[in-house]
Amino acid sequence: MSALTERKKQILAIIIERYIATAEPVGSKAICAYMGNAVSSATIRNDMADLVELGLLEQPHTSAGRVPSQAGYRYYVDNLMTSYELGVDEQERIKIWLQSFSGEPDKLLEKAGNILAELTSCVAVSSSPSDDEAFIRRIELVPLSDHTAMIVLLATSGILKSAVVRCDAEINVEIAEVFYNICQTYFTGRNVADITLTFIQTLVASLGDKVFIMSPFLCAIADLCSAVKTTEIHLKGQNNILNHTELSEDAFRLMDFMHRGTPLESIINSQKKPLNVSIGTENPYKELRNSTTIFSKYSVGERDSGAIGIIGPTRLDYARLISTIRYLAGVIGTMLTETLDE
Amino acid sequence: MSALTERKKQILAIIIERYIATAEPVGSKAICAYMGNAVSSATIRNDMADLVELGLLEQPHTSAGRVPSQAGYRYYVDNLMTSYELGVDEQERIKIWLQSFSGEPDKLLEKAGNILAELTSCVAVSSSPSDDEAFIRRIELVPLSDHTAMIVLLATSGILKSAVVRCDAEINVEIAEVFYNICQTYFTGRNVADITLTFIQTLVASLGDKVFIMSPFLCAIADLCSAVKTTEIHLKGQNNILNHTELSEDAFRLMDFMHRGTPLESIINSQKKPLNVSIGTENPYKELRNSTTIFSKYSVGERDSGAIGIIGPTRLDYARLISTIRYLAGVIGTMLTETLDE
DNA sequence: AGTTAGCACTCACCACAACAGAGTGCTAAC
DNA sequence: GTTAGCACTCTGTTGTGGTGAGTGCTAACT
Repeated sequence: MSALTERKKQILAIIIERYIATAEPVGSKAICAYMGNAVSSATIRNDMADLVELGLLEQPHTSAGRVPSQAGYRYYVDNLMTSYELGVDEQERIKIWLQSFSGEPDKLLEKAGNILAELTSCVAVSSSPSDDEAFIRRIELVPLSDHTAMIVLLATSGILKSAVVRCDAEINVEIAEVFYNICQTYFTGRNVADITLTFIQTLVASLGDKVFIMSPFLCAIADLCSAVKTTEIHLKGQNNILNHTELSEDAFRLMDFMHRGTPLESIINSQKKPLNVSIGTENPYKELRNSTTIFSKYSVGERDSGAIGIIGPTRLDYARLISTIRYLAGVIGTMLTETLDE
Repeated sequence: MSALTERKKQILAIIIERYIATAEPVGSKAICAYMGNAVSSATIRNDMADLVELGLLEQPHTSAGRVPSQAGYRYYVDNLMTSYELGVDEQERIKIWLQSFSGEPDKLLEKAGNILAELTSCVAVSSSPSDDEAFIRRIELVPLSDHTAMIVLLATSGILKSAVVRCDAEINVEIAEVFYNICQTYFTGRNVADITLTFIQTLVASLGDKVFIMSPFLCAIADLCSAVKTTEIHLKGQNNILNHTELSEDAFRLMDFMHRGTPLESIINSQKKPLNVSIGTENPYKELRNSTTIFSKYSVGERDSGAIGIIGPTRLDYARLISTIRYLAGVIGTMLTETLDE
C-alpha cells in the first residue's frame, strides 16, 4: 500500500489539504503551483490518474479537478497527516471553560459537548460516564416538604443521580430512619445492576405492610440505579449541520438520525481504540455514509467510561479535530478521576 | 374590516385550509369545486381579486393560484378559524406522557417540550418556571464524600436547584451545623434576588476567618439563587425545522437564531396575553419574518411563571396547534400548582 | 347589482441547443 | 521519467420555444 512514490503522497496531501480548505475540486495546475512548479502539470496529471486508479481520488466529472475519495482521506489520516499540536492558549481556553465543573459528571460532559461544538463547527456528541459495574456508594434522603423528598444516589463511578419523590404519608424522622435502614441493609455497596424494579417488588413484599409506604422511594432508587448504568447522550451544536454544504442534502436524514438516540449510543459504546476515526461508509450506519465521525474514549480511573466526539462531513480538518478531541477527552478523564479519588 | 361578504370569508377560509393541507397555491376552479359549484369560478376570481386588493391573499405570479398572506392568516386566526377541541384520547395521551413527572419543574417542562415537538412537528420551546420574587424556602446540605457535598435549594416557587461543591476542609457535622446556622440566619425566607455574589462577599467578610471555609458553599448558594430566577429554556425537535420546506432557505439562520438563546428568552418573557400567535413580521425578530410563533403562558398558583410554544412556518394548522398548546399549558399549570400546595 | 361564459394573456416550468471555460487524457518529443 | 501541445469531455450558463395552469377582462345574462 505504501508503494506510493513520495511525489504521489505529496500530491495526495496537497489535494486533500486544498480541498479541505476550499471545498473545490483541485486541478493539476493549482497543485503544480503549490509544489513550486517543481514538475509540470502534465506529470501531476499522470500521477493523479494513478491515484484515481488506486481509488484514493475521485473526479466529479471528466473536466473537473480531483477530489479525495473516502479511501483517500483514510490514507491521509493513516499516513500523511502531520499531527497537530493544540496550542497552549487553546488548551488553556478549554480548561477555563471546563473549570466551572464542580463535581457532577453529567454537567461536565454536557459542557464539554458545547465546547467541542463551538471549537469544531460540527455536531458534538458526548456521553456521560456510565458504568454498569458501579456500586452504590451512598443514598441520601433530602426532605423538601411534608410529602416530598429528594433522593440522591452516588455511585462508586462518581455518578450522581437524583429524583424527587412524592409520598402520601408525612415524611418525618421516623420514616427517614426506616429509609436509611433499608438502604443500609439492601442497597449500599450493591451493584447498581442488581437493583431492578422486580428486585424492589420482592423486597417490598418481604418487608411487609409496615414499610409498604416506602415503595415509591424504593422504586425511585431502582430508577436511579438504572439511570446510573444508562448511557446519557448529549448532542450539541446541531445547528452546525447546516454549516457544511456537502451535508445539506442529507441534513434531514442526519438530523433525524441523531435525534433517534439509540444509534448514537451504539456508536459511542462500540468505540474500540482510544480514538476512532470512521470515514464515510466505514461508519456502521447508512445515514452516515457521507459523514465522518471522530470519537475519543475517556477514562475515569482505569475504566473506559464514555466517549466524546463529533459528527461532520468527510471534508474535515482531521489533524486539528483529532488533536482537539483527544485533548478534551484527556482533560475530562483527569477531571473525573480526580473527583473519584476524593 | 369585517366588511367581507360571507362568500369572501368562505373563499378565504377554503384557500387557507387547502393551502395549509397541500402547500400548493389554490386556484379558482379548485375553490369552486370545494364550494360545491355554488357559484362559478369567474365569480370566485372576482372575489379573490378583491381579497388580494385587501392584502389577505397573494399570488406568487400572475398565472398561479392564490396563497394566504400573513394578514390573511391573521384574519383567519382572528375571525374565521373554527376552534378545535382536542380529542379526549389526545388529552389522555398527553397526561400519560407527563405522568412520570415527580416534582421537578425543570424536568416537567423539558418533557412537555418533547411532547409538543412530537405532536406538532415544529420546534418546541418551553421555559422552566422562573420567578424573581421567589423566596428561599429551604436549603439542604447533602454530604457526598469527605470533601464534597451537594447543596439543594428549594424556592417558594417550587423550583428546585442543586449543585455539587468541593471543599478543602473535611465536611463534618460541625461544618454542617455552621452551614445550617448561616442558612437559617441569612438565607431562608429571603428573596432570591437579594442573594447576589456581592452580598455573599460582604457576608463572608463580616463572618470572619472562622467561616471563611464556608465561602464555596455560599457562592454556590448565590449561583443557585440566580439560577432560580433565570429563565431556563428548552428547545426540542429542532430536526423538525427541515420538515417544513418553506423554511428550508431560512433554516440556517433560524437554527442559529434559536441557538442564540437570549432572543428566545425575550420572546418568552414578552408574552402579553395568555396565548399569543405571532405571524411572520408580527414577530419582533427579523429572523422570524417567515415564521409563526405560538406561545401560551402557564401559571403556577396565581403567578404567570413561564411559557410553552412552538416556532414553525406561517403555514400551520393553527386551530389544532393553538388548542394543543393551550391544553398543554393548562396541564403544566395545574401540575405545578399541585406540587406547590404541598 | 351581481353573476357568468368566453377568451386572450401572462408567467413558471421544461426541454433542448449553443457556447464558454476548466481540466483532462493522450501523443510525440525531450 | 518528464514535458509541451492539443483535441476532447463535461459542466454551467444562457437563450429559445412550447405547454399548461390560472388569471383578468369584457360582454352578455338574471
